[in-house]
Amino acid sequence: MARLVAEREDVVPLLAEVFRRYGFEGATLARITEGTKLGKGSIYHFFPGGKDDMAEAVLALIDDWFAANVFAPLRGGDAQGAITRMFDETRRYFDAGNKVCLVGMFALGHERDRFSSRVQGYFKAWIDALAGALRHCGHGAREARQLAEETVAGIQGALVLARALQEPKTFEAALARLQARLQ
Amino acid sequence: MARLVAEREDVVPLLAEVFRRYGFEGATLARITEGTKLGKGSIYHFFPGGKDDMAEAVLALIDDWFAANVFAPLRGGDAQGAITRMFDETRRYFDAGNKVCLVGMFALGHERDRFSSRVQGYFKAWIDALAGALRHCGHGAREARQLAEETVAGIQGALVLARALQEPKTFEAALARLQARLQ
DNA sequence: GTCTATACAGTGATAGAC
DNA sequence: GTCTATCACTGTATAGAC
Repeated sequence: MARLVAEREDVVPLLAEVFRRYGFEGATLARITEGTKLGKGSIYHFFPGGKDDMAEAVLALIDDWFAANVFAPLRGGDAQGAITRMFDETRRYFDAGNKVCLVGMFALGHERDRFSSRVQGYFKAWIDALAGALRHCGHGAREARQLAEETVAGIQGALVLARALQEPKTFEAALARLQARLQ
Repeated sequence: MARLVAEREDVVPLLAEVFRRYGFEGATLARITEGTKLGKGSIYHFFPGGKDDMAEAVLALIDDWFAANVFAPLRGGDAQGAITRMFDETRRYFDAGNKVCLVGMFALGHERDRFSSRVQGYFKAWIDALAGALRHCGHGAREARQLAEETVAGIQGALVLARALQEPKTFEAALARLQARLQ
């Protein structure tokens, strides 16, 4: 019989949801046990290192997801298609402006220092991959990098703005404009 | 003789620094007393409502500062000059990418719900003021609003990116490109 | 592997001396 | 108006029964 939550990897997406909703400091064990439906004992069985351990696992999962679904296609042959796909996946991932970027959140707070290599790596990888695709589209190296930075920053800013204004449509509109500028 | 810290208003900027550095949940009373050099008793004398009270005061101060130094000029006669000034003040306020936007931080976290009118008001006011100035520069109403949203979002995104990459220059470069697009 | 019980530090907040 | 002392509570983390 299938267990409801058997493996550590089954817990990580639930943890991601809790961290994204409340932030690192706001993700108390009470909220974590509520969000995962696991007792403290079970949680600490899976993550002996406590909250740091949990956050690391969540960041690793996010890294893997973006690497597979966004960065890898950008490095492939069809640059234009990959850029289209990047925007589609981005829209989907952030639930059309309803969900927030955990890495962006961590970047703003002092969590950045604790998880600096993850946070830095996430944005570096995104910008590098996108800049590469833009060069394949005929942009010069310098221009490609600038456009990539602008786009990634624009996505993060759009998330902040959409959430602040409580208007997810703001995110959609911003994404559409960013995409139009690249294509 | 001038007292070191005499008035509530003298404490607010110190509090702002603590909140900006650690976030709302991360701003523990230990850090607050350290950052303000005041005992708990004194803090609670000035802010009987506790941390909520303190955060409200900080947000109000930020609102006032932007209203006076950024929004008001944008609503004045010289639209082009006001936009230049907006970028200058923005650069200065965020210490050329070394400091983070507290309101943006709050927007991403669940603090948004607790301080929703402040958070929403800050971004609405900024976008409205900038869009107004852009209309004075000859842009159509629709285009002016879109440009204003893009710019404000771009600033927020640039702050996230600069902090994530630990490269303040990223912020400066992004601001320069945003400014060039408007002028 | 999951639960209960619990340790023990740190939390926001209050009271009272000065 | 500022301090010290202390409150009740929640925080993370651990131990041990099952």
